[in-house]
Amino acid sequence: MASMLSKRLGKRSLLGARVCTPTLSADGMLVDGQMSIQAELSAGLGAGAFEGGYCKECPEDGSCASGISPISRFKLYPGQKVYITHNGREYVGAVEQHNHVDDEVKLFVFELGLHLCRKMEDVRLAETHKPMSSPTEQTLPTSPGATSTTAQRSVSRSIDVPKRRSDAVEMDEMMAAMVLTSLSCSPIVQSPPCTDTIPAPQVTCDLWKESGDVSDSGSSTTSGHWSAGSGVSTPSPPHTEASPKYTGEVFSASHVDEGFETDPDPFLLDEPAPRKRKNSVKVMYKCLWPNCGKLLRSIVGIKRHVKTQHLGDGLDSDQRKREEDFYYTEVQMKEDSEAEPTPKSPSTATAPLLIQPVPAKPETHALEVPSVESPLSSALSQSAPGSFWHIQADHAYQALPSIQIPVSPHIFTSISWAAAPSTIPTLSPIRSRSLSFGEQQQQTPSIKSHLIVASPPRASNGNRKIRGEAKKCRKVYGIEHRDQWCTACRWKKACQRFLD
DNA sequence: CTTGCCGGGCT
DNA sequence: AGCCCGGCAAG
Ligand SMILES: [Zn+2]
Repeated sequence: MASMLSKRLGKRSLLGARVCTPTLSADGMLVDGQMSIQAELSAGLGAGAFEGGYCKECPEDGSCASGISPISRFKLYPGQKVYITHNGREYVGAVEQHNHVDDEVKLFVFELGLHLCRKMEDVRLAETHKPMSSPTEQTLPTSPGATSTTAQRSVSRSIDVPKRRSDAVEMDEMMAAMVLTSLSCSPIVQSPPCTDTIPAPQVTCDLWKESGDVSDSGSSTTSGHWSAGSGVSTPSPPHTEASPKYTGEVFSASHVDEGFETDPDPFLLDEPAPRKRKNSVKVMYKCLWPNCGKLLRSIVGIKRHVKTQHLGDGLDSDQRKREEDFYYTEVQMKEDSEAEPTPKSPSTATAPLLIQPVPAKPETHALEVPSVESPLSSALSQSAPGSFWHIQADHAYQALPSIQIPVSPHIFTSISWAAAPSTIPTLSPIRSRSLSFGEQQQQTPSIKSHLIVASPPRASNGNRKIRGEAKKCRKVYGIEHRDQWCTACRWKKACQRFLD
């Protein structure tokens, strides 16, 4: 996720800028917004982009002057094209001089042949209105809802933008950037400027939001203000890490529903550090499945839990692969106090369901698999035949491996009956192979292992058995056909059916 | 990442 | 005893 985020961010920033430009250029306010965005972005992206207050990419010639330029929020250059509103009309003018002290700009308006002196705030780099129409009455092409206020907005906007520039100016930006990058981010730092830039209506917000999901990463508030700083800052928040996204939301959920695990909230924000939290707090992973709420110590564990217990595990699925991620969240716990996991009423009781974290996967268990794939696969199916003999074996207690093996292939070949509703797409082939395995060899490199078997292993005394080469029930039948496994396998004990 | 299975808990 | 599953080691 982290990578995603970062990527997103980067993209977002660029995109944002671009997107706005083309679509909204017609509309003044939007354009403006775009500009401000750019400003923000550039700041966020790093001081590197700026030098002495202006953008490297567009040094001081007129090229910047077009609407797109990241305007020199810092300063206007002589000859630069700007727009101003004069007597209710918008005019294009060329900058003659920019007085930083007073923040006034002297400019020459072509159409009027006049030299004017305006406050920075009254100067725009982009066109706000179509020249022809009157300033007061305009409809925004883009948003139907926003129509009426146009004029006002544009005004405010123009004011806003410059305002920020006027004061702090370059240092501000630099500082902000640095601060953000280096330290965590106090949104505060940035927010002020941002906020004022955005008196804008939702339209803007939406756009921004869209362009940069920024906000979504944390918690997107509708206000979005782009979260001003947040957007920019997010990346920096140093730690971050695994699954920021849901952790956040989920989290809230979790505490709500359980009530039992305490104070995580406070930590929550910065805490992603899953591993160790100094002190007594330890991180646990909690299953978010509706009536489960299980707590596990390891991420692997929780994943597996979700997979096997709830999702039915998907061997088959590439598609559903990542599902598990959606069903758990991490929580902090006081170490000592916790007896936690085991006893649990919670598991059953709880789950207010407030949050159904995931929409995603509806029916994992469902056997039906649309997938086509090999006809063979369909055939087998655990159901009847399989289970039947399995059972025997199990009860028999001692497995009769020899027999089984032959059987399975049988299944495949036989196909016929195949009433089997379910199928396992990808698996089946594998399965077949494995079953026949004694000598079935195809292309896989892994094959050799079988052959080699003789040689080595054992020896050890370690208590833990060395892992056998043979495929075990789990692998052979797949998790979704757990019922076909030998008892031992089902119990997660050493397989009896396929001995090594 | 997935598998295999020990250790241990629960019924 | 039967059942189940976390956690870990191995790949
Ligand atoms: Zn087995």
